[in-house]
Amino acid sequence: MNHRHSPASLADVAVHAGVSAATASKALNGRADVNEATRARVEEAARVLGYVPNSLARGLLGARTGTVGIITSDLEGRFAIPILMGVEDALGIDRILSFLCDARGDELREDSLIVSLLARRVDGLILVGRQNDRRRSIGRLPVPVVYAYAESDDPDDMSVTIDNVEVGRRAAQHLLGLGRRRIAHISGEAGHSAATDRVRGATDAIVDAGLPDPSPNVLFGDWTEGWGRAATEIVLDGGSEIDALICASDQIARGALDTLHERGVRVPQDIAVIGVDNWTSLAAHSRPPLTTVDMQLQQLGRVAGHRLQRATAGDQRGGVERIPGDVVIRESTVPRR
Amino acid sequence: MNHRHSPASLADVAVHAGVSAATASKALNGRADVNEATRARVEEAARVLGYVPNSLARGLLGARTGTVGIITSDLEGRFAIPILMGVEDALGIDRILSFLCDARGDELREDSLIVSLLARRVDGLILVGRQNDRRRSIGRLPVPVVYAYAESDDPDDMSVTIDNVEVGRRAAQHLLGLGRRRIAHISGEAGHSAATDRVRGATDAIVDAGLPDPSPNVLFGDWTEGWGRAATEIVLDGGSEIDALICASDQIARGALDTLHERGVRVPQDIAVIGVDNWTSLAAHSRPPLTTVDMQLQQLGRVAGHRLQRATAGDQRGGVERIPGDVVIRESTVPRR
DNA sequence: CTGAAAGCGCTTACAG
DNA sequence: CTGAAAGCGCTTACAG
Repeated sequence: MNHRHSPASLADVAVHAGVSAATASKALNGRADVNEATRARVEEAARVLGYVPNSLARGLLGARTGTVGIITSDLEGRFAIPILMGVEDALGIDRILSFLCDARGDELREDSLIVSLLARRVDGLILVGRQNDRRRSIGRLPVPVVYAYAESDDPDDMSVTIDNVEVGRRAAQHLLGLGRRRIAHISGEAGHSAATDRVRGATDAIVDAGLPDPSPNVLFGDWTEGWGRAATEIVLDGGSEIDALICASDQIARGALDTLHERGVRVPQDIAVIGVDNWTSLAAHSRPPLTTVDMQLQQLGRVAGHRLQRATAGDQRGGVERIPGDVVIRESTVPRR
Repeated sequence: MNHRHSPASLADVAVHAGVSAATASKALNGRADVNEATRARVEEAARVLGYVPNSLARGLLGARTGTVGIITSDLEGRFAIPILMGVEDALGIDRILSFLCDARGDELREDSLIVSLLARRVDGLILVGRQNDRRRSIGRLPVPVVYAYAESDDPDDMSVTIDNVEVGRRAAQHLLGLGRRRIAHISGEAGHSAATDRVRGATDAIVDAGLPDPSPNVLFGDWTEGWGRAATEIVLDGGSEIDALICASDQIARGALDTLHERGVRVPQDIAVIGVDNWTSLAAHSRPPLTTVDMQLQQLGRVAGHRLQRATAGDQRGGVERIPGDVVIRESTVPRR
């Protein structure tokens, strides 16, 4: 087959099968009112000609186009791909295709991508944030919009994000359940809600367990391994005996593990360590392998996809939905038996 | 604006401007033979009505649809996103949109994705491999296909991949240029061409420099930190004094750094270490920060995009194009001054 | 059960 | 410089 050869159309199939285009259309779309022999002939013709229906034409007719647009600014793809997969799961990988666009952190570029996507008549839009913090609403659009990962600053918009309070709470509850009582918390950037919310959840859980307010042992810094190492030094030198460490990211946790190892502190016997992200390449191969709170991004994507579906079906209710996160247990908190 | 409200069409714009659809079309598309006053009126009408041309209709007319399909199986998105960005760079972020689909390692799913993409009349297809190894050709399609990262097993197809021999060579040359002479090599899985090619390139460079064949100090294993640690033990215990270590991935290199640190070996003074991938979260925050060969995936994406363009313009020549990789220097080979 | 006709939103020769 | 007409590939009432 030559690249330049234009593909078979419905009309070609109809001619080949000796029927009208209308009948060919009905036959191929499984409509009831078609003679079975006719249908068989049409299907055979379609097969022979390698017919692939032109979904642009179908889309023009006004129904769905079977496409969604996903705009991200996630230069590493850590968030975008799992979310994309969740959206595919929700919407059906064989009936929907996703345009993935990278706005590269530029609002103007985001705006122009939205126009391009609208020109392609996507059935809906998913805007993936870079951080958990609120982002600007892009306002009313002719198709439904779901904000994922970062919620919109307009409460009437539909948002699906991580429940970072719950992430922090679950991390703490996991440690408390193991009998740990003196828990320090190495957090990320103080300006990020992901950091402050996780601290809040963890602190609540600890206080709820009847333990003293852990706030003196909460440190904010950034999200890197370097900070994890530095903060661990501070904690160890601080004098308060601790038996567990919550790290607000796997990278921080990696740094913490390094310093603990160097100082001869046994993990988890002396100090248990839990991270957040379940970034497999970091968490699964550390020494010991890292217990961590998985953010369930694919699940987040599924929920976002479902919201889009419901909105398309008419349910335009806004509001924020939050995914709780899930503790993945490895040996940094529970020693191998 | 209500979600259900159907967007303005060209006809609406034409009516609003008091011209025919044909004239409106020409005015909006910047055609020369339109009175400037008329054009201004049409543009104003388009602005007022918030007109966004329906690119499905345009696509139906037979020209480009301004879309490409990218199929990956890269569950983490490490490869797909940089390659996607490169494709956008090459094709123009404001004129092309990419469908990103995850085949999840399933050939049947890949086939059905291709059909879906063809139904959307994409202008071209990019198939991103999971490993560098050759992959099956999907054969002739009505649109050009470029194989990225993993080359096609059909030499007539267009492939763009990493030049892993060159990656290995550059890693070795970097170390040789620093005066290192006894270089061990911790590679990945022996069955992966990425592993064997990098070994070949490094070995060639070392032999070309007049040094003895380093093959006794080449170890194959897997791509993990655990292997990096284990292999480093083996190398250190092997008795041959080495002054540099090539690691076939940043993960391996991280493991190597750990073990060297534990053994009290100074990096880079005693042993310089270089990795491959430039996976920033791993490489930039290790101790010391890791020198590594960047695979230039975005550049690979750009080249893939350009191949697609040329193919669309009629240049259907097949063949494999290889991206060399680029050494990113950090402190694991060059101490901070 | 089948088909002629209209129409989705656009662009492109072709007249005027 | 402007517009009527045809057509891209499909689906959907509507007749027959």
